Amino acid sequence: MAESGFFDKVYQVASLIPYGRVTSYGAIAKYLGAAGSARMVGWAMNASGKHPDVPAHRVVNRKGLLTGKHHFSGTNLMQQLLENEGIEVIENQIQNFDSLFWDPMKELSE
DNA sequence: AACTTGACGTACA
DNA sequence: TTGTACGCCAAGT
Repeated sequence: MAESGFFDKVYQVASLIPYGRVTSYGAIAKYLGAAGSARMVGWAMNASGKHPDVPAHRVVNRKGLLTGKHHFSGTNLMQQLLENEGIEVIENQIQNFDSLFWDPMKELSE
């Protein structure tokens, strides 16, 4: 892995999120060894506009809530993208989030 | 140069 | 159990 920095790592992991799966900021931060710095992950995602390969819509907070949907174009684009992958989203809340949760530390650490 | 805000999460009261 | 406070680090103002 070519880890250039914390932000780059976030982009790496985020781009590895499988189709129809989601993860949380804290999970990524924790995987990077920066547990507690979940905000940095969110900030990195904010700059994801420079990284088209980073599906930021698959990254939500630990509640499975689409907190950042407002940052996407329009108002429900993020939800539309998730539903397009077969993820059920109601009121910005991912349904069955526990089953759809993709833990990088658990999946990539194998 | 300093203060405030921010796609979060955990700890404490 | 719910609510409030604080910590992380960077960028914007």
